[in-house]
Amino acid sequence: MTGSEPRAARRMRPRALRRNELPLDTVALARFLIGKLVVRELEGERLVGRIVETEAYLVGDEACHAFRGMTERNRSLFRPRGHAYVYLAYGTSWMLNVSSQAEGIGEGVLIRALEPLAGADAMARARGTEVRRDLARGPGRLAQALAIDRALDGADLCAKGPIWLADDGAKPLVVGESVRIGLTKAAERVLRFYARGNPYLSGPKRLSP
DNA sequence: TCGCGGATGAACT
DNA sequence: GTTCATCCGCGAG
Repeated sequence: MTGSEPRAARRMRPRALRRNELPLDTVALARFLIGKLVVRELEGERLVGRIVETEAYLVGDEACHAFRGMTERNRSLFRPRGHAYVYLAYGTSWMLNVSSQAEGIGEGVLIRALEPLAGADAMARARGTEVRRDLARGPGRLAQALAIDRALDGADLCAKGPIWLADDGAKPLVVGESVRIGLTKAAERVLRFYARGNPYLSGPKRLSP
């Protein structure tokens, strides 16, 4: 690789996000993460996806798993910001969240969808589908594509381990917002964020104008 | 494109 | 026993 590529088109090598650059506010973090990367190191292969959809879960928010305090399941949500909280939903789908506050405060950001950037073949194998748009469109599919399960619960996403968050220097995306998806409690709160116009979004189209 | 019903496992009442 | 931060397949519009 030489410097002949036009500057505007050149993409930085993914740089791990530092904990101290993550916004202290959970909603701000949910917006900040739109356009950033999830990097998954799996069996010597690097799977990368751009985050295009997130949701915030807050203190005092009935839909937040921490609403009734810390339990064995949700303890990772109370870790300092930048740690993974992974749990199984509906007995079938793993969910990847990023803890977002100081130690002891249970807030987080659910990563709902990725645009595949690297390792799409491995994602397709894990998902059992060749449909690129469906590889990581939705939190359960995303986890399946990246082989995310209980073993990654509590992982430090600001360290280059099996899974980490990164910035590739891409131009910031235009962020839209809507109510969150699939909730029965606090369903009216506008805490979902997405990359406007991106084809890899989950949920009904009316929520992503 | 949307909405519905079943599958599924763990936490919690 | 009930409740899910979901997915898939299917049928209707």
